[in-house]
Amino acid sequence: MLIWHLSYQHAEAATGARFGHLRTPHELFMSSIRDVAKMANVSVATVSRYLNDPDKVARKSAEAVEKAISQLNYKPNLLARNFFKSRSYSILVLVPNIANPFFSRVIRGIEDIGQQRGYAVLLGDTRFSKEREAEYYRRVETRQAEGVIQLSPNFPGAGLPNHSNIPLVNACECLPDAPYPTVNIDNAEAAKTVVEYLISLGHRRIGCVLGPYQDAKTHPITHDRLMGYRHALESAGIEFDETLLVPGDFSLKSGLDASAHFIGLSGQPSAVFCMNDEMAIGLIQGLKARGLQVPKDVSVAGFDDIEFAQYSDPALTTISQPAEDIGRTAMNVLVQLLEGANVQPIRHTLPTKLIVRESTAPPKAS
Amino acid sequence: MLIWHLSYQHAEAATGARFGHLRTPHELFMSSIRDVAKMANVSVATVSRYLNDPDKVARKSAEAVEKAISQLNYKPNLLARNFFKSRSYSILVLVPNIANPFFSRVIRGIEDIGQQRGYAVLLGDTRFSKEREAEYYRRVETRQAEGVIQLSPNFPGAGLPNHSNIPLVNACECLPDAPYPTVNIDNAEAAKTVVEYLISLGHRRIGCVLGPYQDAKTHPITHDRLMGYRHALESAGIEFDETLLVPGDFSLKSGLDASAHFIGLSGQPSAVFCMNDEMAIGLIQGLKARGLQVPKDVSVAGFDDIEFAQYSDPALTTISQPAEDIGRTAMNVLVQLLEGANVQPIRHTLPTKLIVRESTAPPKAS
DNA sequence: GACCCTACTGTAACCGGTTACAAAATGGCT
DNA sequence: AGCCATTTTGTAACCGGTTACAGTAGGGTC
Repeated sequence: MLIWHLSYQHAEAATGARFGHLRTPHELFMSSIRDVAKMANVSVATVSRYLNDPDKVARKSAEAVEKAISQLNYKPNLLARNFFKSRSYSILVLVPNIANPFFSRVIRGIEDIGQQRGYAVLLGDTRFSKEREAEYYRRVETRQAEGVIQLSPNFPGAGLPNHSNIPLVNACECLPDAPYPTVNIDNAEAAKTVVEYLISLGHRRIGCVLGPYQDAKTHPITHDRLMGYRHALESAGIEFDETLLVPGDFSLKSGLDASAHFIGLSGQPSAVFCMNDEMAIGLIQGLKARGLQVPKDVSVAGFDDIEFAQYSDPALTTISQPAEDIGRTAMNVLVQLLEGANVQPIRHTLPTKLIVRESTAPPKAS
Repeated sequence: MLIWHLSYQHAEAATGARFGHLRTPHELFMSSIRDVAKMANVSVATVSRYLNDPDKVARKSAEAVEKAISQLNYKPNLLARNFFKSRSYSILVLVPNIANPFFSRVIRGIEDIGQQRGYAVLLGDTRFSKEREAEYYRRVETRQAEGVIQLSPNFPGAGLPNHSNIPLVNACECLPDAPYPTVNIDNAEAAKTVVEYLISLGHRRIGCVLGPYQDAKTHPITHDRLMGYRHALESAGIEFDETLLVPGDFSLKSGLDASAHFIGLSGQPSAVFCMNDEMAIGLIQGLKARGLQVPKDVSVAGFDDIEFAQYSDPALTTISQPAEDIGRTAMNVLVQLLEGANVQPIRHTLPTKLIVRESTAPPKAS
């Protein structure tokens, strides 16, 4: 390890032996602000000032410092800076499932703004586990992260003391009465729009594949989209029929499984609204496997407009969500919070759009 | 802010006024190890020892410390600890595109081990940009991250001084002569397996949709899979025909676009190997839109076995990669590196598996 | 009681930045 | 040159943990 040796000798020349500080083989000597000060013949304060606001030091000092920095290949130790400032410049994203392409897009937006504004993004894949979530929250208490973006509605860090003082933004799936800012779409409205579209095509018996659901508190998305579905039926004077509801869990498989339910039904629906695209794609496969044609026999609509939606066969009619924008907005709000702005628990509602493709058509005359 | 007030008064009682330390509205007072020591009537060293190894302090002290910690709701400040130890316990994942579901799965594996071994995972979405990548590398130089897992083959931090001293593991797409550990599959072997399977079905004219490609250095995946394709043809005595190669970029759209090329060809292939599943799914859509049936008219095979592969129509024959395992292995290797093990630049090669589904069949008799 | 050994504890320095404060240098003006 | 305002600089304390080192307490043995 030649380079290591060179660096170490350099260190010795600059500040005397520091061998005790070298712990692991990869830990190179890194010059400190004091080394730079010594080499540039100025004080540490001047170097620090140069780093933070070069205009505050005289031209001559600045040049000397610059030269020393490049000669020593000095990089400020952010662990030290952050420690003194008592800030980590990191935020934590809690996501129930990172492998979900919709969440990936949201995270992409978060990361984009993070990079722009100088915050690192720590990833927390909670896998729907409360324990894992609590572990991650500890990162905030121990100052490793300054705030949290939660992509699920769980009341954050419930049970932890002081949890309500953690800077937090809730995105994607938000409680209606959350005491912190939320970034969201109007799920009820969007669901109503799709179902109204199906009704406008002439459908009267419209099935629905739900997301996971217990109550409005734990699964607001399913709740809200169901409300939208019901309101659309109501406005059109169509009676709500509980047998047309199938439970799901947002997975491809649960969509596939739902096909069995609908086919076994005496009054088969002529259209089905699925609460996300994965389930819609799964459902279409299931229906086709059972000999039904989409949209000739059954129309299917989804929700999210993931990239695969336009490559399914037939291409999926769905609601498009501005995933990256949700992420970017959430991150901007969180940064405002962290930088002291007195952000009220505002609810940001981003627009959605109905995307009509080939999976929906008027019902066949019967 | 009632809670804030209470905390603050508490603080005052314990250590005297510290108002100057409170900077931003959300920054609560946090008690320090000295507060705990004072309340428990022991020294800071004892508290520190209790925290790091409770067995090192006497029962009686331990109890007093425990009590003080819970009364003060003390949480150790990891910024301070990490600063002193000169370790951030964070690693950086550089991913070209977080929205890619395959990478998401790898990251999931990384994150899993990170959580287990006490490392935070910082996300770096490079979007194929060298500049962004360099910015992220600076995080390591400034000690915000201790090491890097690179999911692309770019020579890491090329151009940075000392880059070769950054603890690094390369996963997914790795240079064959990388001077650091890699975690990978045998791309050539796997591609050969699929193409051999197509040949075994009776196909002789087999097309191929490539990934991005300039040379072996910049795009080893495309290079290796292409080698596998060629070797399979060679072993079967089939002549290599360059017109059967179509450039792609791993996106659904580029697969769709490839269909035009094959259909315009005078000698149409009876089977096509696509270098990933997205392109295969795109290609199938394109072929179907042009009136060809899969696999009756053309067989299509993919690579990766993403979740959507089994829900495409027809379900996709493909190579399954252990994505989570790649992530887990990479992270384990990196942690070994960080904890001082003298890890050689070992190449870990994980197994793949041919998954036969409905998108491939013998060619029609002609 | 003297001695020793072990278990436990406390003091204070240290990590590498930032910054309050005071002092020194500079420059403009009479 | 003398004065003052302004710019620039240096010293040293500070952040909250960890830990080397020295010292004390406790218990057993003769």
